[in-house]
Amino acid sequence: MEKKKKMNYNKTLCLPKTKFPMKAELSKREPEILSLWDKVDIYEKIREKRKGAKKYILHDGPPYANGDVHIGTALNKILKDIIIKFKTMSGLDAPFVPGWDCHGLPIEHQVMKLMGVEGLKISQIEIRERCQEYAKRYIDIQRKQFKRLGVFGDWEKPYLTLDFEYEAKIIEVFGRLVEDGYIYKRKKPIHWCPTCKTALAEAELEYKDHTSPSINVKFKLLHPDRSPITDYRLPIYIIIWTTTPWTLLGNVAIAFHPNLDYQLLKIKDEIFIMLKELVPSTMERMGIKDFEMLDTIKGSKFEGLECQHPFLDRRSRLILADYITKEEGTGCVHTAPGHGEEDYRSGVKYGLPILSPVNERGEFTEEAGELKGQNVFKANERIIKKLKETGNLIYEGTLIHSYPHCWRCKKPVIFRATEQWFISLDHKNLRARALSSIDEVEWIPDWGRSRIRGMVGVRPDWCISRQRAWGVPLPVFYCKKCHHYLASKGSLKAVKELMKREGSDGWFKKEVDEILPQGTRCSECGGGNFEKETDILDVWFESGVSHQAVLTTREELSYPSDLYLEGSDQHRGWFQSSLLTAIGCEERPPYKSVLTHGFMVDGEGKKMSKSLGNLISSEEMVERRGADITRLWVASENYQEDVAYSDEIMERMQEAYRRIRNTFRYLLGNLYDFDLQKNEIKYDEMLEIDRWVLSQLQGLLDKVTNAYHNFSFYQFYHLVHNFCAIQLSSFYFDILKDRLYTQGKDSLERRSAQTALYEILLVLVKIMAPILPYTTEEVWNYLSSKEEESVHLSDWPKINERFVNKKLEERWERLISIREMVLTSLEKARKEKRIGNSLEAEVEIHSKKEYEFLKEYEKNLPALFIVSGIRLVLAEEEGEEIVVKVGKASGEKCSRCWNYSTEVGKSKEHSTLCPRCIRVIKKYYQEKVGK
RNA sequence: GGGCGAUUAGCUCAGUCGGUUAGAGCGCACCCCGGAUAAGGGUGAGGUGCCUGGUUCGACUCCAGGAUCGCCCA
Repeated sequence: MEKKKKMNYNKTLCLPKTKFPMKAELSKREPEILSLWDKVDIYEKIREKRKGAKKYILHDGPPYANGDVHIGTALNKILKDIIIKFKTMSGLDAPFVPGWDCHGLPIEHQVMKLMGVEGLKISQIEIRERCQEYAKRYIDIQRKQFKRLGVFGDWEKPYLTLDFEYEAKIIEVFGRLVEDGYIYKRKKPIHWCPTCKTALAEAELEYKDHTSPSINVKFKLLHPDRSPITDYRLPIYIIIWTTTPWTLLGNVAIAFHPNLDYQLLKIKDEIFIMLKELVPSTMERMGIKDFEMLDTIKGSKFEGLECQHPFLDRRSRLILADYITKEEGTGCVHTAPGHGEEDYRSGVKYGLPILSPVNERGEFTEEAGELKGQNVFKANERIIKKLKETGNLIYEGTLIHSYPHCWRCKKPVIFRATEQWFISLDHKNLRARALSSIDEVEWIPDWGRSRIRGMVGVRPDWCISRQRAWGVPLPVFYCKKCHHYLASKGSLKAVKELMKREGSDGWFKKEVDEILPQGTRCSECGGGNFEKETDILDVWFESGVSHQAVLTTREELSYPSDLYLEGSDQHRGWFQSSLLTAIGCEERPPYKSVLTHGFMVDGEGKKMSKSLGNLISSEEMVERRGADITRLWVASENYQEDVAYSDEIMERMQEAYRRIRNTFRYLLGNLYDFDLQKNEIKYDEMLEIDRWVLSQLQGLLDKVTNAYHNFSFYQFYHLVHNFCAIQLSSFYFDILKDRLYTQGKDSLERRSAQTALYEILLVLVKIMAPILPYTTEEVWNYLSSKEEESVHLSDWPKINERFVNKKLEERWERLISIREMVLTSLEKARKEKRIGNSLEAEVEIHSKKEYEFLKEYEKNLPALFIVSGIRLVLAEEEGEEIVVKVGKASGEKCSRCWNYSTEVGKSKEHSTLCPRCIRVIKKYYQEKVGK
């Protein structure tokens, strides 16, 4: 056997070359890129570049300055950032001013908890100082975490609800609402701890078992002749049940369910009324066996009647309420609007007096007459005794039930009505105006509109006062003489100025005289001495006025905003508080569009929460997978529904990310020697498949741009991922390898491919920039010539109409489907061990229908199928069918391009090469291979 | 209990006006692979369309009821 001279032709191949690493190592690389952005102040540069362009205002809803950024908060900020980056690249000036919600109970509660008993001793000012420290610490933590996620914004100058200017705006808006008559004061029951002498929020309550009296009381029906029950000449009694006898002092009504049936019972010489379904249990409890069932009456018939209070000279009205249940009691519900939430709502609805003859120590006041000074819990006994004396007690027992206790002293709490401040929803038709303005807003998804409309339609007046320390004061004074309140233009202006100078601390530090202008007088009695309101404002009011405090004050922003983007819980929260205050002071909504996202759930669709232990922090996520993978996950999920997070999902994301990253690596690796200026091939001279891919690219660009416009990022994800996997990796890139590697550095074939690859790279890196800011920036830094120093400063690509060629795409669709048949046949041959690598094969294609079509591409087909040879055979019989026959390629394998050819070995000079490779070598590489 | 949503393959998503055999990518299994190499390519197996009724010649699609999950409220 003749020994062939082995030559190494590797130097004559153009194999890919790039330093762009295959391995992402995001947790290491991302911080480097981040500090680069910091160094060049990328956010400022973007602002500078878009100066003067049309604005796009996405107003950030402030997260609460408490705790680490968890995955749900990250989701929200990432979505905002994707939109901002897209709008920016699209040519708009889209500033992003992040904000924080800094006041409020959770921080105060947390601070008090950390202080333990010490917290009981220190002053309000000291508590506030600690709260401020706490909030600021978490702002710094969260800011760092948000930045780490790749979110661009004015992080140096965010808006904080505790900024002096912001606080002054809160007072200003409050003042405008006062002036327009929206603000009023009314008694409302709240949870109150008589031991700590303080109001408690829901979060400060601990529910545990408590033993209460359980009594049934009868109320005599007055004027039975006016009632629907006229047939009986016996006294008629409404039977109620309660576990808080002391609240009977506040009783002003008894509530019936309008749609349920009430039973009339004859017991001895009296008629009792109670809910039909509850007769058996009540009779059993009272031990009454001897009773006669009479008629039943619909609850709605009782409305408007009256009965006699069992021991006071007072009438109690019969009213309707739909919260009555068939589960316990008698279905006739004792109603004391000063002592219960539902009772209060009924009280407001029916205009009932809100009685609460109880002081801050939980003792009855003068209003309670002979019970004055008695602790309410202890007074239960006296009241029961009284009921017995008047003959109105028909059952007495005890009940162990879950009852709210104070989180600090662990003692049972009471409901006590105190003066609270409200914004009237019906003054000047505020509710109606808000409702109609909802229709002017674009709600995405669409059902957001009906959701918020339903809520605004039925919500009660907005209670804006809170009995806390950590917040902005309710800027009102009281005349010491006549107790009338003072909230005049002058006084409000003075408070506003104080806020500007010293912030809300000023209110708590200064004396009244130091705040109010000299000579301020009470409008009622002319008195000149005042005291400060001790309540603070609801934090929802604070964040709700951000459109005034931020949008109208920051130079780079404007009112109204283009978009609010928050979780769907904000239909009740921020969307609503912002809308109401905006209608109050601007007469129009603060947003043109509202986009909502769902909530985080785990792989099983269960909600994520601390208690379930499936909560994950942004930091952990970034540490483990990287910000870009986190962002890709955000983009891949249809966030308008619940957003699922699980290890499997994240594994999939990592796979997808790798595919995208390798696409970039292939592109960069094959463009290392490509200079657009010198090497670009004119479109008309490019190979057909290269023109095909450019046409495909335009289609992708079109669809992706649309997906961004519709905020449908998961469509982007599928489009881009599929494009990388199908059009590129498994088809175009695979076929291209032979041409790129073997056709010669400067050949038309190679430069044509590179021209297409360059175009693909540029489009891909840009359209992925909003989603993968770090990776695209990394890629950008590998570009030989850059239009801008950062991809985030570049412009969104435009569709190049010249590249769009539908005819061509149709033809290639045919070729691709024939290719699929060929690949299937190759696989069959591989299974039969006839071939391994597809270059070891040559194929015969028998067809009648496609024969002519294929004939046009005959020369390209081996490359297209990645086989060494092709034979087209005109099939005899008619039919759609294409038959593919696979055979072993004849000839020998070319040592340079690995294609088989019968010509290999015929050249003396290059005995292991095929004719094509010899031609290439002679043309481009004579010097390299020598002789 | 009420309001607003959701439910298609292991995962993420398509599916036109109601019309044949419900699709894609990923994952998985198997195969190929000396040159995108901690890569790349191919083939294949995966579906009770949440359930039950109804309308219809025909329902993943329309209607009613229910289940489960989420947000908000009680």
